[in-house]
Formats: sequence, C-alpha cells, structure tokens
Amino acid sequence: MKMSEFFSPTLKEIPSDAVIKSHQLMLRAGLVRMLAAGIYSYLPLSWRVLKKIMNIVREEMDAIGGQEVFLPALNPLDIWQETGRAENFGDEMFHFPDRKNRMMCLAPTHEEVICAIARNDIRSYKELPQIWYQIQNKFRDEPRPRSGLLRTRQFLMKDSYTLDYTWEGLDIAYDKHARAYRNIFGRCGLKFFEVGASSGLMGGASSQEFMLESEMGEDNVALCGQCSYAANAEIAGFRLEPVEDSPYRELTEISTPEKRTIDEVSTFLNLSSEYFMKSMLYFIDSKPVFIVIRGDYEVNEMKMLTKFSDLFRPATPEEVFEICNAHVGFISPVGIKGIPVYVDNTLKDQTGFVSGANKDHFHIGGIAPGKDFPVKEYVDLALVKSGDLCPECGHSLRVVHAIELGHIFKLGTKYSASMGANVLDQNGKEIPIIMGSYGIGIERIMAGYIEQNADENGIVWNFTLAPFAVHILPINYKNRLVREKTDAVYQELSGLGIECLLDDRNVSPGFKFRDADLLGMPVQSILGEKNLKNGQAELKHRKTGNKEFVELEKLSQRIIEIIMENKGK
RNA sequence: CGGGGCGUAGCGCAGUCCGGCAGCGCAUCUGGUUUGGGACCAGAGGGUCGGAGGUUCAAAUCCUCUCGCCCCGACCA
Repeated sequence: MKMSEFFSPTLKEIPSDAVIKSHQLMLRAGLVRMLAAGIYSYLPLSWRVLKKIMNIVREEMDAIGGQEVFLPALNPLDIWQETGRAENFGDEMFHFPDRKNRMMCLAPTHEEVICAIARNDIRSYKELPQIWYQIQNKFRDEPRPRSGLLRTRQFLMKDSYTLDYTWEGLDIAYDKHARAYRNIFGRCGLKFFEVGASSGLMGGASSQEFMLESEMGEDNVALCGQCSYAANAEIAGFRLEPVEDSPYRELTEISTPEKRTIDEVSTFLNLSSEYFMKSMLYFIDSKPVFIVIRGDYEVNEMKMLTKFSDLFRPATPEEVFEICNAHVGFISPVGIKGIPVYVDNTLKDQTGFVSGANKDHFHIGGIAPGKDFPVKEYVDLALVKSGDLCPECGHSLRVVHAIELGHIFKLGTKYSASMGANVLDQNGKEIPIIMGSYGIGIERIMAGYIEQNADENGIVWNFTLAPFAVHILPINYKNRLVREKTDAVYQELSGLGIECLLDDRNVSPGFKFRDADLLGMPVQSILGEKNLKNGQAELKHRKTGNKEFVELEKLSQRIIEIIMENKGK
C-alpha cells in the first residue's frame, strides 16, 4: 500500500479530548475518529488490526467446535420483557418505537435471541450440545462513555453461547472457552491474567474474567505475588492479621471532641485504624441493622449485594440520630438494644476496639464483639486492599487496576427457563437448556494492546496485530536510484505476501520517520541514496530501536527471518 | 443523575474578566528550492466565535435558555 493513496490522517498534536494513552495514539496515528460520545469510526489502519484480532478469535472459536452465526442487532423489546432484562437494563438499552409503534431495542447482548432460536428449533437432548458464536456490534447507552475505545456505546463483541442438557456438559463447554480465551489473548501478545469474578446482573453460578493490568482499568483485582490466586476485588477474600495488643482492655469512655471519622479519631488518639470498629447503620428490607467492620477496611458493595440482595440502603443522618441518640461518627451497637448487628469477619476473635459511644463527641475503647453487644451473624463484607494476605498461600496481595477483556459465565437455566427454551431429556422429561455465555471485547484487545505497547514516539505493534509488517521509507523518493530500488523492494516483499506500507510521499525524511514511529509497524526499511549505492538497505526495529544494514538482495530473506523469530511474541 | 471544565479555521490555542477591525502556531492550496529525525522562500484560501433568544449605537465578550464534548463521582457482564 502506498501512503500517498492510503487514508491515515496523522496528527502532530494531541487532541484535547483524549486523555489516555491508547486514545491519544489512536487519534494521532489516524486509526479512529469519534462521531459522537462513545461512538467511533474505524479508519483503514485500525480496521486492519481489528480484522486480524477477529481472525484469531474465529480460529480459536472454530477450534473448540464453535459455529459462527450472525444475530440481529435490532430486536423487538418483548423478548427482553420475557426475561425481565428490559427492566434490568433500563435506559442502558437503546429502545424506541418503530413506525407501527412496536417497541424495538438495540441489543446489548444476545442471550434472549439465542433462547428465541433454541426454543423453536431445539427439541431433544440429542441435538445438544451446541456452541454458537458471533462477532457483532453491541449497543449500550452507557451513562458515561470514556477512555477512548475502552468504554463505548457501540462496540464489537465476540459473544458465544453454549447449550447443554447436563451440568457436566456446561463444565466442559466452559473449560473449552477458558482454553480458547487463553490462546486468543496469548496470540495477540497481551500480558493478561484470569480472575474469579462476580456474575453481577448476568446471574448464574460461576464466572471468570480475563484481565489486563492497566492504570486505565475500571476494575480492581487482587493478585498474589506468590501463587496463582487472582480475583476481582468485588469477590476477593484474604487472610486476616488479627490485632491483639489494644491499649484499651476494658470499656472506657474517651472524649473525642469534633472527631468523627476513623481517620480523625485515629490521629487524635495516635492509634492506628485497625484498632477501630467502624459502625454503620443500614436499613435492610426497611428494618434498621448495624454493620460493623474493622477500621482499616471498607465495606464491599458487591458482597453486600450478594448477602442482602438489593434491599439495603444506608440510614439517613436523621434516622441515625433517632436510633442512637448521637450523630454519625459517634455511634456503635454498644448499648443499643433491639437492632441486629452483622459483624464482619475482620473483627472476629479480637477485642479492644474503639467505636462511637452513642454520645456526641465521645468514643468507647475496649469493645469486644459478642461480649459488649450481641452478634447476629459473622459475615464477609470487607473489601480487599493491597498488602492483605492471600487466602490461598498467605503471601501479600497486590490490588491493581485492570481492563476486562473477556468474561466467561456458567449461566445455567436463568434465561432458558424464563423463555421456555426446553428440551426432552433421556427420560422424556422436559428440562430447560443449560447455558453458558462468553464475551470478548474486540476493541478492548486493540486499545489494551496499545496501552501496554507504546513509547513516547508512538505505537509499537507486534507482527501479529500490526496493520502492516514493514514500513518502507525511501529518503527522497524523487531520486531515480532510490525510486527504482524502493519499487523493486516493495514489489518483491509484496510478492512474498508480506504486508508493506510504502511512504512514497514527497515530504522530508524527518517527517517520514516521525510518522513511521507513530504508526508503529514492527520493522522499518529505510532506503537512502548513500546506502543504496553500496547495495545496502537499513532495517530499524521499532520496538528496540536497533538498526541493522542488510545487502539489498538479502533484504526480503532477512525480513522473513525477523518475522519468524518474532512469531508468538 | 450530582460536581467541575471546555466549545473561536482541519488540529492546538490566544482574545471573554473590562463590549469597539476575529487573531497566532501548525496543517491546507499555488510556484520554486530542498531531502537521514516533523525543511526553506514567495504568494493564497479557509470562520454562522456550538445554537437560539435578549440587552446595546455596537456582542466571541454581558444576560437567559439550549446543544455538544471531556474529567471526577454515581452507574456499569
């Protein structure tokens, strides 16, 4: 491809709207342009990359027996009402009436369509198992699209669905996907890891996420530095280091004027936060309860949801005062009768905690849960933090930001049951199909790759994803010798099936070098008059910056060598 | 949805406080020179100052409304 004919509008300056590295580089290198918030056009360079990613996905999905389908992105809303997800998604799902006033929507995912097909056309267990997948545009009216291609309102997703009639079958399909996903992300050259995850809105038994460590990630993940333990912070567990030597052995009232937060009281008493008990009043199913947790931990909203479903809410300051006769910051379950207390495991088997005295401007030291107030139940509600101990091996955990690339779910029968997607089993009994659901964000692979593989000059593609393998840079293409040799090299490489981008533009050498570094093809072949006269070309490796000089006749051979050497890296 | 910021030429910005000729750099076009890290000379084109309404002799600038984009939070397979 000649650059003079190729559409890759590069930018010298960083567009002011782009904040994260991948977004800035994709705009500067002319990969994408924004049409509206969270809606992007993929220009020739990025579409070449995305097609390569999709090819890898197809190969690996086909390898586990997946059958590619293409389902409608435009759906009638009523199938979404059948499963109740029209309401669950709410405004996050684009919906609108068609000309006959039937409500339609743009599908944010495709379980409902899969079930609609299965219930009509699959009757018997003999027709199972099935693995169906597609690569499709998904639409989600995100409250806040952001971070370039990492969170958009229209995006490409590989989504697959497995249909089984036994739970063992589901396990097998799930494991196949885990294997395929490792291959896909590995082949793309991503440093990824797998974590146990929450199923969230999707429901279902077990789920696993494939994550990319990145400051830009919206998820928090706990990683063990020693063993393979990795879990989304939403569900991560940890081993507790108990506190023992509290200076408060017995119940002691402490004057703490105007000191409300754990931080303030901790500083005031010069006592670190693990000696505190954080007391919070919630309403669960309209009844007041105390939730208490050790002072150095936060409550994990997702664990709250799992424990109490969505029926909980924090008490208002007025309700707190009414029940405790003290203001927020000075309360605790000590001495408050008739209100159940859920105690987080971080407080278990320890004593001597400081919490509110239920009297403004006073705290109490020396609290022992179970002795100084009744424990309704010990529960796991704490949010893991960096430095906590691995639940598997006891080594310390790192909590890092991560980008979710893929997610696999054992869905079970949630959707098949509500939509009546049933089959007859061996005994002639009607049972709901057991489903799995598995997604990969295609653009996130590209954006995530760039987040991990770029330097101050631009993108650094590997051969697997690069839009072109070789960027040919003639210095002064108008020069006859340069032009003839360049054209010969271009013809030869292209003839060998090596994708080449030829910068035949009449611009200064520096301009070409900067653009080439920005676009980031793995190898640059620089052809200048001086070297050509000696029968030589220069090869520059984008990743290392290393340069080598190669005899012209051996150029293509050397490039093939380099490609082979770097396969799978 | 709450908080903050921004909107002026393709891109990056100044001008807005304090009303008075719409500017700068880069990019673009024409001609010429140049060719190993974003070249030089000469000339040229390009604007509904996001939009609507208002105040004023006069509005990019002041007022009201509105649309869009970004960031933080809430939210989020």
